[in-house]
Amino acid sequence: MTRSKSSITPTTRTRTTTKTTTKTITESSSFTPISSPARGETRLAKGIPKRSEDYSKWYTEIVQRAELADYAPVKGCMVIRPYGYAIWERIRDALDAMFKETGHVNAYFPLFIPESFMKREAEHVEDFAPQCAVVTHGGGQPLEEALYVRPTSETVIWSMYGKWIQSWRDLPILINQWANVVRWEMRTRLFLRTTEFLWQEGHTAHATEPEAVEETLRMLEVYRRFAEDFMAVPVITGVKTESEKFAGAVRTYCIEAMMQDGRALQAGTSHYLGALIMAHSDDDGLVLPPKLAPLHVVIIPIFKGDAERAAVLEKAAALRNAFQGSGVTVRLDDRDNVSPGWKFNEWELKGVPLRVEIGPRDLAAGRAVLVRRDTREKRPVALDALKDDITRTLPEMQQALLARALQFRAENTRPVEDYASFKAQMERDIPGFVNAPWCGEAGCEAALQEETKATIRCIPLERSAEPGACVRCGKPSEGRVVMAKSY
RNA sequence: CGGGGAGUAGCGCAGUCUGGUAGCGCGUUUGGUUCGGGACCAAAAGGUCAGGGGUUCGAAUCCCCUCUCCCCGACCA
Repeated sequence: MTRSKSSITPTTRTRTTTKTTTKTITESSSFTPISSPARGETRLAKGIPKRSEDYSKWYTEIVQRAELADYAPVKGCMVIRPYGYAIWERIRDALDAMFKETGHVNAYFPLFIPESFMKREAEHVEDFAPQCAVVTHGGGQPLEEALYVRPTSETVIWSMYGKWIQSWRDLPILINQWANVVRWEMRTRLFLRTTEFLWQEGHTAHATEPEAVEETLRMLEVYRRFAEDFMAVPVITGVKTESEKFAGAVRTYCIEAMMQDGRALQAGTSHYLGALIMAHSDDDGLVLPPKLAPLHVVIIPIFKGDAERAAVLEKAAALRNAFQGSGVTVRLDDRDNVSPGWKFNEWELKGVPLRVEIGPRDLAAGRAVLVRRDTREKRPVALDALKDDITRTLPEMQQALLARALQFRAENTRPVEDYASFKAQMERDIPGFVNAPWCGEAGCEAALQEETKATIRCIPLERSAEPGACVRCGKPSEGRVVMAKSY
């Protein structure tokens, strides 16, 4: 029997376990020069550092101020707030639908894992035991056998499969689980690495190894499509080197994305949120791809006095109602206690793709002003054409974000033949990806990492055989690998 | 675990060196004027100064201990 596991880091385990886990991130220090305050010199997102000033701080602030997440009372843990969770739900639902198309079914396995299960697989203990939370007491008494809070459900799932699978006739089994897992990380970052995190793990059992590998690659492709089609983040699919692969795995597949600071992020389930944020957002806040935005359009009414107020709100409400059932989510921000300008800034911070401004002057002209979050383009649109325009613009924005990210990646990906150029490249503000020949030896890889702080992100699946000389040691190389600084 | 920073009103901070009535901005509440890129005036509410111990007539401030968070590194989805 052969296993396959897919979470966001596709990996093939010993005994033919295929584990799929992929993760992608991006940060930046100089960026796509797209956003600048509309007017004046005051930064709109007051108090948030620019990406170029302090990328980490920028990221942390954006996450909190956009109300995606907040720090929890427990070290290393976070609360995913409603707005952040709404995005997560969209990510989850999209992936879930894609998994089901491939024949997966969902199930749920317990949070606790008997200690004996952990120890059953030597590799598993070595890999995970140090970063596990262990429950030793229950019901007010010491437990006879300690229970591990799952760092993954692999062992439990396979013990159940053992019961369920009587013969090859029962195969294949394709089960996916959406769950939380706990890994006691030393250092945490909102969405990118927290002690407890939400993820998805697919565990499949196959009759033959080729079938298992095929399954893994199929899931890898699902992750790639999701990243590109929904997150608008282009990724490179590849295989991890021996030293970078998932612990205990025979092989680990991955998808790697470039963040705005030219660093690589392996994209994986809950990393998706971090990647999203870092790939598209700017100094004024989030920029969300329409397919994952909980709110697509916000309508900001502008008026003085009661008469104008009534007239404007009536039109605004009619516009909002026109979208009911259309799949486009629209909110009319009719709050009285904040000014229109304040609302502009707030919704920009939250990354809402489109804003409709509607005031007396617009009413008189039978139009409204439509503003794009990604490009900041402002244009008047006739009221009766607004719905169609918005319906058309959202997919355009989705495409534009992907195109922009692709262009950014292309601009920051370079072939390199010699070590001096490679090192120079990694010193740049935006180090980016480097395609370079590598000899395949672990020692050389370790030295390279030590000397440059860069890692071999992956051996791309789509690479052509290209005899050459290793960028570092000069020994023969079969082809190029992707090297980058990473998250 | 190492290095750095921080904990004072809901939020952001000053005050700490040099001990002496707990401050500022934002937000909140009330009233009024406003509203096309973070409006204005007036009034009001709001605090175990992270926690514990010590020194002192007196501690946010000085001493000792503890906890927590953030950032940078080593480890990781």
